[in-house]
Amino acid sequence: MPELPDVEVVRLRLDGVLRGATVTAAASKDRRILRPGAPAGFGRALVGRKVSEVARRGKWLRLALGDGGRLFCHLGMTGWWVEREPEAAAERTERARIDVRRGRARRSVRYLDGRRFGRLVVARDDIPEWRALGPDPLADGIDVDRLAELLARSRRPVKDTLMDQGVLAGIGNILATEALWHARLDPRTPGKTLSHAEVVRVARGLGTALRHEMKVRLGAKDDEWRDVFAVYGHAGAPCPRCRTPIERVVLSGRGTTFCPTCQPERA
DNA sequence: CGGCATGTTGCGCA
DNA sequence: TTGCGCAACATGCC
Repeated sequence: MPELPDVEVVRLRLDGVLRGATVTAAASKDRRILRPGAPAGFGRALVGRKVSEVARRGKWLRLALGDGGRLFCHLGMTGWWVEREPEAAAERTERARIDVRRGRARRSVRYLDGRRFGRLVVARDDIPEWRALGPDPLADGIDVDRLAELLARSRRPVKDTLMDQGVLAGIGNILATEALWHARLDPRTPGKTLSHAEVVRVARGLGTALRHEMKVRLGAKDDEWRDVFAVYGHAGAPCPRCRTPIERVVLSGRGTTFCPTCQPERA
C-alpha cells in the first residue's frame, strides 16, 4: 500500500522499534528483493550494528547504522514492515527479518512483500535512487515556484509530472489522482499550459490529499486498507462534490479517475 | 477466465 | 538526443 503516507507510517513504526537498538540477527534469502547483493552480505552489514535512525524520503526508507553503513528499503507495490514476537515463525510472504536488542528487550521486525516488487539495498553511501529524489512534500513542503517551473518544461500531462519522483518525492497514483480532483484540474492537462493560479491549486490539492491520508493512516488501528478516496478507484461512482459519474482513463499506463464536470478538459 | 492493482525499469520507436 | 508509450516484473483479488 505504499505511497508517501504509508511509508511514513512504516518509518515511524520501524524507528520506534529499531532506533538505539543493536541488531542481533538479520536475514533475507530473497534474491529479487535483495538487489543488488547476496543474502550473506545483508546479515554481515547489519548484525552487531546499532541503528541510529530510520529516515524517509519519498517512498524510500533509510536505516542508518552505527558504523556508517546504510540499509535502503523501497516497498514497491505490496511491501510492508510489521513487528512480530522474536520467536514468531515466518509467514508466507515474509522476505526479510531484523532482530534487535535494547537493554534486556528483544524485538523483531519482518519485511512482508507478496508481489516482491520491493527492494533492500545495503550500501556505504546514499544510493543514486535516493540522491535523485526531489523534495519530500511532507518534510520539505512544496515550493510553488519550482513546481511551476518544472511543469512549464513540457506538455506532458500534469499528473505524470506530479508522479515524477525527481519533481516531488513520494507522490504516487493515488495522491496525484486525489490532488488533481481537489485542484479541479483535468489530469491530462499539459503542464506548460497551467496558469500560476492553477499551479497554486495543484500544490494546495497535494497538501489537502496528503494531510487527509496522513490523518487516516495515523488513526487507523493497523495496516488495513481503507478506501477514503474521493475519486481514486471510484470509476462510475458519483463525484462527492457534484454527483457526476467519475470517469476513468489510462495515462502512461496508469488508471486515472476524475470528474468530467469538476475537472473539465480544456481547449 | 479476464481485468485490474498503491511502483520502477528498460526497451523500442518517433 | 529526448521523450513517450508500453511491457515486464510476481502475485492476489474481484
